[in-house]
Amino acid sequence: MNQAASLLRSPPEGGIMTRSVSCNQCSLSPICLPLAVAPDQLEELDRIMQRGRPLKRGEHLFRAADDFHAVYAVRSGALKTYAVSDDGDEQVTGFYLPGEIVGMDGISTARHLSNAKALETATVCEIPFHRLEDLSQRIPSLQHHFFGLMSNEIRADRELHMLLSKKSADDRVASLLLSLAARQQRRGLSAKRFRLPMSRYDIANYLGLAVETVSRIFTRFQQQKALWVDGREVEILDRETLCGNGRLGVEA
Amino acid sequence: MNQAASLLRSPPEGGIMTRSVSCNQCSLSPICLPLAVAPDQLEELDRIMQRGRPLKRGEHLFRAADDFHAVYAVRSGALKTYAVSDDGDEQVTGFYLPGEIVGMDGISTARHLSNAKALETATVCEIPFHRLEDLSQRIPSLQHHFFGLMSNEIRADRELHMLLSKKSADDRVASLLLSLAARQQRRGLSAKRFRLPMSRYDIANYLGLAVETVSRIFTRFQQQKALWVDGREVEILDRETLCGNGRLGVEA
DNA sequence: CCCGGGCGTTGACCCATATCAATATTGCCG
DNA sequence: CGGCAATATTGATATGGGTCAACGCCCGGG
Repeated sequence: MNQAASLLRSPPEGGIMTRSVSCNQCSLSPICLPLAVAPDQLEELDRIMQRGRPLKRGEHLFRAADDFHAVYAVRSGALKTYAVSDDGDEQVTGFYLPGEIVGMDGISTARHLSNAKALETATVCEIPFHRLEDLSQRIPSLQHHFFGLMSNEIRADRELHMLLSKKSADDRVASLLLSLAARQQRRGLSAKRFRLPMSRYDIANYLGLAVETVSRIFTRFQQQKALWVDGREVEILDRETLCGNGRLGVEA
Repeated sequence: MNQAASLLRSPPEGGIMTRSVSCNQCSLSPICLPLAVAPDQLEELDRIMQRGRPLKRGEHLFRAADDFHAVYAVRSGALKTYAVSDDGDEQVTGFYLPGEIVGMDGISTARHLSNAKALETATVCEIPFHRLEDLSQRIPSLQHHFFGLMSNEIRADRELHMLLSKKSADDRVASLLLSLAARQQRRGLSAKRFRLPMSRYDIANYLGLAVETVSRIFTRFQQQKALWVDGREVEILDRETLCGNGRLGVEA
């Protein structure tokens, strides 16, 4: 059955400290859901959140067949979502980093239509959706923020659409790197140097390329001194060159 | 004015007469926003809707620079949305048919980030967004429905993502045709025979292909007796073959 | 009635990227 | 710590679809 159900019961005390931290103690507050809620109402939001044990790399948060009943805020680690088509091949549809909300594509169908899998050890806050809806009825700013979040998701998808339909392989890879960098920065981390939570395979799949192509592009960027790469560790050395390869705008 | 002729040919939902009709008289109600609102509250929704003069082919409903203040329900005709990248090229991001909501990508930014242009004579109902938000505070089913609409948009984008990153040109074209057919059907029109509201250029652009490729595929489908084409008039003759070319699922 | 411009089709050729194949390298588990 | 599977790199070759070019076909305007 659905792992998530058993997973997210807060187990008895005595584990990792962050597990049961409340929103107002959480360092992600300023970029996560709480940013939409006034301090005196934060407790209400807090009450509906469920914090679960960490997911290990490779574990699923939810699967495409599961009932949709919640969305999830990533607290630590990273996840990918992917769909599997009728003919069995996988499409990575997104990467989710701390402070980001995963699972919103299931809202309309009462079923998840994609799978969410931990790319590395990850913790999430579960937000039962019907309770979030209730709360949104009482907290206009929360409703507004949530509309905004979904709108953002749509916006990002539109950018991806252009990337996939018009841009070269180089541009696609550069754009992903810059997007990850920007999201790092949002959390107050370095926008230059970071660790890719996903494999080359995932990158290629997400961007509609072959793994070999991604690999070659990484080496080429490195030769051009635009990027330093060591396995999954990367450093952006020359943002201009990366963009300039195809005159990319900086993607959110 | 050949366009108008074809509009008038299509039954009740078609153009001009319905311009100032209220939601409960509108034949699109069952597939449009009103489906989320109980009859006795429909009047409230109705009050915030603004019905405008028809847009002529080529006219813009909004542009990327504009303030975002409303979303729009398409009442008749068809629209496309498109973005223009820094380096000046256009990306068609969506096609909108009667009963569908356009403009949701602007919610998060207070600015529209795409342009919406009429592909043929079109009428829309304008829904001021802040008033929709207010109303959603009081009508939970409306809030729920609107979350669902946005979630659907995300879902459709995910399908497009797979289409663009994994599928052949044939599959892409077939998929678009089937999507349009399904949306026709939803309005109670023929799922087989219809008129494409958009040019080959728009189709190609949307699907990330060259116009020439789209053209060739149309002729090939025709040779395979899977499709009948005459300009923008099409008829799906053999759904199996269209799907079967690349084992597509039927797209919503 | 004819002309011109937009849209669509068709053909020839070419290139970016996929595919196939071989070889490192990493990292996980006993 | 060693061994094996997953992951990553690199090279050689193939190909889907892009690009360029030419032409046809409406359709609207003069």
